[in-house]
Amino acid sequence: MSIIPSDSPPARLPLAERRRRILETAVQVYAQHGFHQTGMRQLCAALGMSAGALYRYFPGKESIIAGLVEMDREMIQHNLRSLPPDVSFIGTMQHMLEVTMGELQTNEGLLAIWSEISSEATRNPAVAALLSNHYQFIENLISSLVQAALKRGELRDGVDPLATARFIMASHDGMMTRRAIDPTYPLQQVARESLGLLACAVGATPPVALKTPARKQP
Amino acid sequence: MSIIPSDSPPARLPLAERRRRILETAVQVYAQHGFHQTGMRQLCAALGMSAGALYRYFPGKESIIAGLVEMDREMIQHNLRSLPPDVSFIGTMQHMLEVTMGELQTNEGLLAIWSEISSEATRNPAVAALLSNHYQFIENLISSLVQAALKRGELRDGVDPLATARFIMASHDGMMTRRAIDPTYPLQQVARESLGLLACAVGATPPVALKTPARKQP
DNA sequence: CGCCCGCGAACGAACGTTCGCCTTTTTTCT
DNA sequence: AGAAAAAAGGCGAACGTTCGTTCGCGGGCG
Repeated sequence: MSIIPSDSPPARLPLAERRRRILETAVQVYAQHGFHQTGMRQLCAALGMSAGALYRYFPGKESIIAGLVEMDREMIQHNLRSLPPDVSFIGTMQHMLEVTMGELQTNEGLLAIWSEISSEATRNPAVAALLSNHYQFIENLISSLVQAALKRGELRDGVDPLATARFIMASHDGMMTRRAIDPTYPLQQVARESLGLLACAVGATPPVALKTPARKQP
Repeated sequence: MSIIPSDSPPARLPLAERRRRILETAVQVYAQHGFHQTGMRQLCAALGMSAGALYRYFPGKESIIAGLVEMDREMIQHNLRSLPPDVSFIGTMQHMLEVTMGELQTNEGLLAIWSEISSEATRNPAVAALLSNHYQFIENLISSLVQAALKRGELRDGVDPLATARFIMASHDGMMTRRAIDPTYPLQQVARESLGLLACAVGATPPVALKTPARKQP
């Protein structure tokens, strides 16, 4: 049984895995009550872990916050990189929206955490720096997508790639924030309609039927 | 002197005025470090007031938060109501943006406070209810503006008033949040460009020159 | 005098963090 | 291979602070 290399994983989960599990639990706990209203004891209880054990993985509460930002960033950037490259610009945006919303349904806490991170970034320079890089990355990505679509003649001439990217990001973040506040906000519907408006704004053909999007199908 | 009602203000500021001063100071203090990281002692120090005195005006910290939400809401709704009614839809939106940005320059803390309030609303039902009403009000207002513009034939047929209102609000909130995080975010420029894109989305004529908005004038 | 108003020390609770001790796993040495 | 040593992982009481809040008291004004 010793000569088989494939079936000898470490009995314990590797350190990185346990860190990840802590962060995932932290999302759930912090999303319910917020960073600063949630004590380490509550997080420990949710983890089934003692305070001393937790401090072996994170040197302090601040670093847990930073870890959360990093995790969200990695997840979103991973989603962005896995875009199908052969579809139209609006189709790509639609795909992005669908992936994001699928993940939101899986993990309800992500919305609230994102709002929490945003307000943390307004006063914590370390978090702000992480977020700025993140936004820069998305801005560049969407911007280049617009440029490519322009070269394909898919969009109206004169459309500014950077301005469009910023506009899309602002709309996206605004919808998500609003939904985080109000669970009855029809995010799916608003996203669909906004995509239609965006298509008109850049002079593209709407993704599917735009008029009367989901009222009735004659 | 008793029969003259107009010129007999109390020597001390009325209670409401002192409450207002407390809230305005709270905006400055909380914007720097956040609600939950700022103790009552800090707020008292900024006010030049003792804890006991402060508790005569607000029964607790939670009610200060609620007061802040209410104050912001009143301010924004006041701005919205004072719109000039005789200009185009896009012109009205431009006016709204300018008023908002003017106030942001006057009071730097408002941006951070808004972000703070948003994340507070995701878990504090009282705050969430206040904010929901607020959003509902704005949604209705913009929605009716779109309807009026549609009747004037100013916008493309088929534009959905509610969807447009939500789209505008999401973009607006997204821009503000982003600016709160990153002080180098060119809010003025993004707002101008977004307005242009919005105009295209609803089929209106852009507010001023849209193409190459501020690069060069041939 | 009665009455607001303001003060600031004091309260119990909860905070983030530390530390000494125990158990479990891994390594090292006969 | 098996015992001993070392390392790592986990625990939870305890620390010093700071939290939101209370309360008894004193001073100025009607």
